[in-house]
Amino acid sequence: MGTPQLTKNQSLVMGALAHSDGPLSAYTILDKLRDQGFRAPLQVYRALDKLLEYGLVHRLESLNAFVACTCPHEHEHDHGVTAFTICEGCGQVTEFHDEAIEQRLSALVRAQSFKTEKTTIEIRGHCKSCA
Amino acid sequence: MGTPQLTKNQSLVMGALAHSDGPLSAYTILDKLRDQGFRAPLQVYRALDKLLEYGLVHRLESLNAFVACTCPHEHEHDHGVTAFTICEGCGQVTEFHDEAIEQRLSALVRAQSFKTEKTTIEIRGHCKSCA
DNA sequence: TCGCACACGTTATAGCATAACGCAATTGAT
DNA sequence: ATCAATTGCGTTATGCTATAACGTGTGCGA
Ligand SMILES: [Zn+2]
Ligand SMILES: [Zn+2]
Ligand SMILES: [Zn+2]
Ligand SMILES: [Zn+2]
Repeated sequence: MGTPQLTKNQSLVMGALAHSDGPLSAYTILDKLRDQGFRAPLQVYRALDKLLEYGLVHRLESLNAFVACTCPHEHEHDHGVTAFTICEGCGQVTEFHDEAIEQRLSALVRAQSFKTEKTTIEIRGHCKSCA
Repeated sequence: MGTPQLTKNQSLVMGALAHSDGPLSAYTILDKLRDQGFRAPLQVYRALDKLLEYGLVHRLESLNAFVACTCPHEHEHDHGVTAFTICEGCGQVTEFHDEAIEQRLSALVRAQSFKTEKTTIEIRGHCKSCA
């Protein structure tokens, strides 16, 4: 189960995110795609649902917004826990992964007998340029 | 600068959260407090802002909801990074803190020359009872 | 050919959060 | 005491985020 061929709407939404320098809200994506025929939020949300499922896009919970995944490797397998730094100044988002954090979190939730389905790690602050 | 005396509205909102077994949305709090004279969302949001500032309440970004802090120690000092497990089955939320994760995250963002202001860690899944 | 899965389009609605106005009480100089 | 600044409060209106519910069309295997 790799990534299937994207539909037209999915490609358009993916393109909007990929060409943006920062995260986009669903409604911002909608506005960017009006010229391509988008008329309603559901067209965006349905595409986003699939892109999230395929691992091509991440949702930033603390922003109610979405970013294209910047993982270098192919998306054939789940890429573990994803973390983000989010600059309040310039809006820059940096995705990163860390095995140590993943394992430590895993141990902590195992101690609670908790079964993880999705992990959110988001760090708000200021990047080097915006300090 | 400890925690100031709470105002009436702040006390009511704090009480609603403290007596709930799970997280509450702002609008759910509003409904619970209608009999106490609450009429509009802003009454809730303004109280929540202060309670968040005092560290008595946490916001769950992935749920757009709020929980009372369950830290044992007094809230005279910032209690570092807070993490949560959130059960999709029963809604139970468990707050925890871990020095190792805090330090590892700190090292990772320092490597980016990023200055952290707020860290969100939320783990969605199923608790022992709901597995 | 039938049935099913899936993407799509549209309208309406639900849920979350803040802007902007004005008033009242408190505090802390002067 | 008086003035100014701060803080909390109440209200109305608005904006942003997300989903429900309905129907259409297309492709594909039984
Ligand atoms: Zn990624
Ligand atoms: Zn920046
Ligand atoms: Zn806490
Ligand atoms: Zn549970």
